[in-house]
Amino acid sequence: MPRYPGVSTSVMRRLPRYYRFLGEFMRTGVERISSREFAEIIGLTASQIRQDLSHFGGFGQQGYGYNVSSLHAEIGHILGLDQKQPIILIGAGNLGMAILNYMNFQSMGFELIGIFDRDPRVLGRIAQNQPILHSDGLSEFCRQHRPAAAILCIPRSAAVEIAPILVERGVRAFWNFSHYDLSLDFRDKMVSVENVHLGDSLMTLSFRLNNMLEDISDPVS
Amino acid sequence: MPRYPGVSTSVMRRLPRYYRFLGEFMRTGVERISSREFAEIIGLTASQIRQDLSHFGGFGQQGYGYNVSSLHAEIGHILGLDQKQPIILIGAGNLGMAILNYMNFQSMGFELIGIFDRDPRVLGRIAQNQPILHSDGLSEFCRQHRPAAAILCIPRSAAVEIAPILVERGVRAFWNFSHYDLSLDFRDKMVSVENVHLGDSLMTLSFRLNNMLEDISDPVS
DNA sequence: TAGATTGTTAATCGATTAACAATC
DNA sequence: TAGATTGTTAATCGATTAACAATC
Repeated sequence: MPRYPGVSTSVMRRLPRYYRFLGEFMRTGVERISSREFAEIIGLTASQIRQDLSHFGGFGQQGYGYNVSSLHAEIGHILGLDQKQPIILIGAGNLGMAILNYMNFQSMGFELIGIFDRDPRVLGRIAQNQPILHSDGLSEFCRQHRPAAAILCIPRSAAVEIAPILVERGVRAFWNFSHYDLSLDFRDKMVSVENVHLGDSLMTLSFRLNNMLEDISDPVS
Repeated sequence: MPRYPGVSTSVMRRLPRYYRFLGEFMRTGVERISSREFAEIIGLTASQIRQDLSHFGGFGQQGYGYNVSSLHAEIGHILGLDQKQPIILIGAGNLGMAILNYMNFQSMGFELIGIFDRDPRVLGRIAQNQPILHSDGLSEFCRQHRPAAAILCIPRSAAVEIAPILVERGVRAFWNFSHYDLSLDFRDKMVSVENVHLGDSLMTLSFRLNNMLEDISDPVS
């Protein structure tokens, strides 16, 4: 299990982007790339790319640059994409089902082991080869199958209620789509929370649309 | 139409969060709040909140703090949430439909005026009181109805193809869910792009889960 | 008035960029 | 070898935090 203590959030958040672009280079047959070329394409500086990568090791070669496929594999490993962390999805409504269909968990370090909902109309349906189970069995399920992570596609109130139970059952990471800052509840706990605030995201677009001046396009976000 | 030129991305991205918390304060009957109390709840420093707000005006009062509902309204106005920018959705698959059901565009500065897809199986269906139209009519639709923004829930290749056409037709903002950094294509244009990279988001969770040390919970993201 | 809290200026901290010796 | 490009150290820039006079 890799450990990189001194890595800042800013650096960490750029890694998936690097990974994505490197994957694209592979598909288009690019075998090697210099930090200068990479920077040009991805919209960053060459310094930043070299600085970022140097946190994890020396992956390049002077006078040559970086080998695309091996750098891709290295970053994948750093991100833990070669792991199979057991993950469950809670809330198989519109959004939950969309995420199930849209994401490829296997290629992102996770393995989906359970889907839960409360609505009798969806219970028992099959999604991604999994029957949708009743949320009442969640606690017992966790005791038996020990999910490491949970995707929360449930309303705010349900998230507030369920999250602490899951943490007690050993869940250590949340991908949270409820309109609630779950991270604040676990400030001191050994729990990782990735809040996806789609509303916030749309509001920033509204701001920029209504204030269209220079801050045109932000390549990072 | 409000204009705030000197506002950095970091400040801008915190506004929706302030707005969300203020809304919650209103619901729970909190009428006023000091930057110190607010900071404690939202997980920032009081300095930062005051500094951020001061970019837009003096909304507080010495010795009193901020009036919750008027600050809420002010930030909503700054974000342009009281506007009705015409917006279209392209790609009524799983994700597109989830977004239609999940988001309240009216309260976020937009008005949905059209839904488009290519799949004959979904054409004509009604969602949010709108019939799903064929993408072939997109260009003509834009000429007539002048959408200011577009939500892209289509694959990478389709996004690359359609976005420049829409820009030519006057679309000036994209909420982009395709696995593609659309912002890079419009670096110099007067076009705002908000990329939502759900894959990147999940990968950062994978990283943190596998590197669980201190960087535990990031209250912002 | 006295206490509280703002808006703003100055100090600190961290992240990005530039420079360059090392080396393939 | 000579040219190119890395990894890293130093310089710059921007964002966050602290301090405080102004004032409700």
